[in-house]
Amino acid sequence: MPSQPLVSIDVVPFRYNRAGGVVEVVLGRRQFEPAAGALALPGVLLLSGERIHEAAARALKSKVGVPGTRVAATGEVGAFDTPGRDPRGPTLSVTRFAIVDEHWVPHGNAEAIAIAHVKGLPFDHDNIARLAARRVLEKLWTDEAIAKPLLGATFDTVDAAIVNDQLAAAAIPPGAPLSTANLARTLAKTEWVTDTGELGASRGGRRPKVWQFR
Amino acid sequence: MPSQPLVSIDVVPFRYNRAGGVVEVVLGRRQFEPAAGALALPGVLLLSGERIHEAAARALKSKVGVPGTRVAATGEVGAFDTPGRDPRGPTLSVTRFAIVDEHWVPHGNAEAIAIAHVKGLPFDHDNIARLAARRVLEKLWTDEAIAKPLLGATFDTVDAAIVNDQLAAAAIPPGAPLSTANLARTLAKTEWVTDTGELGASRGGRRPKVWQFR
DNA sequence: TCAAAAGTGTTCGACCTACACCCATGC
DNA sequence: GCATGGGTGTAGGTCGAACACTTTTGA
Repeated sequence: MPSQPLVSIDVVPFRYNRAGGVVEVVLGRRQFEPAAGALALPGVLLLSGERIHEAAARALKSKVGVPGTRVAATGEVGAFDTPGRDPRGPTLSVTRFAIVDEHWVPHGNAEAIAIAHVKGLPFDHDNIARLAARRVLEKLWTDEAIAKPLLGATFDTVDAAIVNDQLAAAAIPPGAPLSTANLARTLAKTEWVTDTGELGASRGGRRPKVWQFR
Repeated sequence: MPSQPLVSIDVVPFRYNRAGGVVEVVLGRRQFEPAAGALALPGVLLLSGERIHEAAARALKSKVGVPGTRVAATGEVGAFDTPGRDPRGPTLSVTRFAIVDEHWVPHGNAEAIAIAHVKGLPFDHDNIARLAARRVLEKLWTDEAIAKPLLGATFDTVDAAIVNDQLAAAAIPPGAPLSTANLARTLAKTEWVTDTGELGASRGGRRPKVWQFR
């Protein structure tokens, strides 16, 4: 049996902070070296016989205290093998993104950082987070399973613009922001989104439409 | 140190057989159990300190005899952890696609099988090959580094249609075939492809235009 | 000269973008 | 009422699919 590199499953947990109007990434303060005390993406070493999604759930629970009931869709980001990414030796990181329920609140070692402020993370987590933002953005308007848990059961037009534009700004390569002028039209044409007929809270002007899934 | 699953790097090597007019996948006849004697995708166990692309090159050389000089672009397909995918125990497969020079000819344990006939492979290699076809198709008309080695330095309009349509038919989910009526127009507008002014071999009718890269 | 294969002309409609203007809200 | 911010109307422009027709070839 040849010597193999360690395999870690890392997770990029996204969350929409509706009150703050920001898309956040949930980070955990590391307990041990390397990079003890620093904020980093939650990750664990993959166990023999464990599925990737199981390891991802374990990382979320043990590193940032997010229970499985608060995690909706996850998806693939990629495999990272940058040399020197971990000072402990050669490691392979298989990364997934996750959407965390907006009602979950950070506690303990966990902090939710606005995606625009995510930088200076240890290892190659900065790059991983930016690529993950791209993956989520790619699926946002094509996959109900991503959009629904991120935006919540109901959301107004401005929420949709915020989520799209902040992901686009963080993604690598950058995506395009949405013009709010046409966003209501786009949503009206989306199969799995319907207009509730209600209006959301005003942000200083006219109240935006409220939409719901299916 | 916890027990970790084995990590294999598998490669889906694509090749355009110009004479036969088919897109092929290069498979290797397995020497050892499990599935000894069966054709399978080339793959090796990842070594500690080895980069993914290095392991992919090693798989191509050792399993199907494709030297590094005959391999152009490679790209990411995904990570597969289906339980029971390998009877030896839990394994994680990190898969890449590769484009093999059309002038390389299979020998020894290697066989090139038309992509439409790829089925019944051991492990979950059928699915992996179909997803790889999708990844190549996604990049075919946007990434010169994929299109050039696959089609060769020069190619005629029909070659382009064959490559696109056979990848699309094999991909999962299926892609759309190109209408040859508009293909010459599309190629003429592609930045990195130019019309040589020459004509290719007739296939029973008018001779198609010949294109070259850059 | 005929059928088959490839290329060209042209049209149609979908869609995206942008701009202008209208509506609702808080102050 | 007035500044602010969201929604709607509408006009252009681009793009791609589709169809008919022409050109080139082998038989």
